[in-house]
Amino acid sequence: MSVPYNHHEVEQKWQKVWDGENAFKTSDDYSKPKYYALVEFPYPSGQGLHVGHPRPYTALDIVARKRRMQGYNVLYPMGFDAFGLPTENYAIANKIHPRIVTKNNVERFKGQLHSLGYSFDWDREINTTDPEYYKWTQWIFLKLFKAGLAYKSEMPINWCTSCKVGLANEEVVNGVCERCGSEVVRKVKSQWMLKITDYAEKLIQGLDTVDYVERIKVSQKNWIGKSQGAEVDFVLSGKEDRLRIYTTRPDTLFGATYMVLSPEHPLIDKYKDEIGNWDQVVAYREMASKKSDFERTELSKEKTGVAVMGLTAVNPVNGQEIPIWISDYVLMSYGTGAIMAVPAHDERDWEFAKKFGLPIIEVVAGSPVSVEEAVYTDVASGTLCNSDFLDGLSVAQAKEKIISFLEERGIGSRKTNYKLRDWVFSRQRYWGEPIPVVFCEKCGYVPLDESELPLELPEVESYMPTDSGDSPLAAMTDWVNTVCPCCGGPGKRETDTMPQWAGSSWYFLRYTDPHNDRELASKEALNYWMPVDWYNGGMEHTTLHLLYSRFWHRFLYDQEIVNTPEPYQKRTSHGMILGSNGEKMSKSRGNVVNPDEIVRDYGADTLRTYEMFIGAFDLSAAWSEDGVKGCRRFLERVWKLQDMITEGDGYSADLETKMHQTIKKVSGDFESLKYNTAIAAMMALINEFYRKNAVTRGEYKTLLILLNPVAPHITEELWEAAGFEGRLYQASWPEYDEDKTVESTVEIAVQVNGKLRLTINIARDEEKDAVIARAKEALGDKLSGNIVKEIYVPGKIVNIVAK
RNA sequence: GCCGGUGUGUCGGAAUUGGCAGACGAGGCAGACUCAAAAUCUGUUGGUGGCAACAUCGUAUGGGUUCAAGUCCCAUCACCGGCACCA
Repeated sequence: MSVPYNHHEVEQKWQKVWDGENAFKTSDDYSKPKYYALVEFPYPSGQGLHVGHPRPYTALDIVARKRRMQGYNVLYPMGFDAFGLPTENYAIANKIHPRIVTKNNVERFKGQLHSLGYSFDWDREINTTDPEYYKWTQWIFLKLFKAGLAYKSEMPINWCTSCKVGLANEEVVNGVCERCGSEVVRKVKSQWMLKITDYAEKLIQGLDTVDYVERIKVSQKNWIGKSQGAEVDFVLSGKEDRLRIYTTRPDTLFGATYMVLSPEHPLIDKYKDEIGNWDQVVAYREMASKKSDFERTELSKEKTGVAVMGLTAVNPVNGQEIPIWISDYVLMSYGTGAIMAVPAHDERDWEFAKKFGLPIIEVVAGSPVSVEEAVYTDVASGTLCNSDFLDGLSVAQAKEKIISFLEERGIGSRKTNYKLRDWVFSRQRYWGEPIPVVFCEKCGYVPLDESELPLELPEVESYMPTDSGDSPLAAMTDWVNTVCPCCGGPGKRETDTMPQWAGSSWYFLRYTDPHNDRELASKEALNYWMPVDWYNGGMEHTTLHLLYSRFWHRFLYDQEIVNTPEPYQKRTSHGMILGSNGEKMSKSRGNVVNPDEIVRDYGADTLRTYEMFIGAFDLSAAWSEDGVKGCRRFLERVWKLQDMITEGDGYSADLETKMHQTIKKVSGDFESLKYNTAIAAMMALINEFYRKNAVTRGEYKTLLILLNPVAPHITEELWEAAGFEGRLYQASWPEYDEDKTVESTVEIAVQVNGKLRLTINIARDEEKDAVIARAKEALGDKLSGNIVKEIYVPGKIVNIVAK
């Protein structure tokens, strides 16, 4: 009899062996085929590892281990995205330097990750707060700056009137400061911006070349938000100025019955003296400026606005004079900050028109509802009416015709717009990468020379932002005052730091050559390893992080620093692990599960197996302690198989098909995020061994290899105990024979009029006529009436239709 | 409000993408082992009717397409996630 399964001993033993043997060190042998598997590196929070972390890490650990067994040179690295707000706030509250806080948290995370037996190559660990790392983050910023993609702009920030600090959106709760509950207002500050909008088209087109889960592509595209339409100039009655608007529906121009400007629109200031109700306009503006974007959204139900008295516009196609309104549902940041309102065919315009009693003219007939109820009409359908020379045309035809009409007269043109906005790159914070720029009265903003990098964060007394809203660095006059790299005169360093997104926008490049002190990574390493073959991360990062890192990578490609336009060949997402009550795990809900306790009580292999078995990988799943026990029981049953081993390096005759089927199933499922059904297949296989109370050495060996990526410690131990050659992690992935995965006889269902009546066994390759004849015979008097149709789906089903 | 996702036994979830709904696991029930319990092993387990063979209903709801629908189409409801009223 075998000794009982002691997960503690087994796991400690093998983790030591793997460390000692450098088992998972990535080779620099560039002649081998490569595989680069990547998971999002964690933010080392003070709470330590969450049970949500092991889900994606285990999934790609499975892929990495399988690839190694298939002969690939595998890069499966790990690091820490350690700059950020929570660490800084913790440091402020506890008067500890954020560097120390980070160091402690990283150590804890590493210990926890190690206890789970991941095959990361720790020699390649990176940390975004390491000056040797952020040197290159700063270096990329300088490249962007020199390429004209970094610029300064006035942008509003959230400003707490009581704490006198700028706040992240996350710190503003219901319009008030999360910490002190005081009012938060928008305060304009000069901020560094990155021109991601220059890359909008490239970022859309790049999606056609990669293998991302469809909904991820959709969210990237929706975020960039390309739309095609036209810009049209409306003349202001009796004025020289023209009011330019953007519309995706130029075909509905005849239905424009009023205009709406964003409250901040500059034309309003220009005609200040002629506006009859200026006080009202100012009051409305003030109200709108207090609203955050989120509030504007929340208040979406009730439209607000003010008519601008004394200004009217002329519809260029029919000469009609129409009123001008201002409303905060029109944003200055999109299009031209002004719209023509077509209430008959736009839901928002319709609501607005109804509320303020503005005229509604239907210009696309065939809307399913009356004018009273009219809403936006589908672009592809409908015929124009009430539109003079457009009458009778389809929407698509009308669009073309009106654009030509406008272009001929010089009053409008075709225009493509993007929702995407430039990236606000400044933070008034301490714990981030310093922006390597000096301001000089004479030369303006001057980049540091590359040789000056890294520009390290100086030691400061206090991490609190200053009263003026500047970063804590602004108080460090010794550091701030420097010389201009351009003219040698007096200069001041930029005191804002970079956002947390910066370090994570290129980290996957650094893993390919993490200790290089001359380049961000060598050409050879980048050419060999990039692109990342498979990148998995959370759904919450499928817009911003994914887009930002694709933008930087595409820029570096244009700079000929990397050799592929897209960084990630394949991108998948995992679902969240919820508490046992089905709600998000959080301290306040009291439903947090600590992975350390699961490792202690059941073992890392059980935790890994459970997290893979819990449900469909891309959907969220609720934690269940009973489920953990079930997986532990499965591993116990695997352990006890060692007492049933019989001689024979091959597969026993009655299980040969099952073995080949299982190899095929597990191999395929590991590639397609179906870890739960792969494990189910292995459970079913061992149930067969139990039924017979026997397993041949050959069957046992195959099972251990298949299970190894999921539960690496226990399988390695059993491999050694059974006396198989070498280490299991060095074994070869088993092959299957397609011919042997199919049974020679199959059971098929026999239906009459689509209802199951019975099943029969047939030879797999039996002809249709023969199968149907046997089905009829078996049915006997269950079959009555005239046979109308006979259907045979090979190997599946017979359906006889009778009347 | 908009966008995306999900809805299947008592529970977590399967279903080769239109072909025997409920694999695998959990829980329940029964049996074996035990003085007993736990652990372990074996069997059983969607509802209704029937001693049974079997029949019948059943994948959020209501329609539809099809020889055949959890899967496709239309409408509706509920829940989860994201959001920048994007003209």
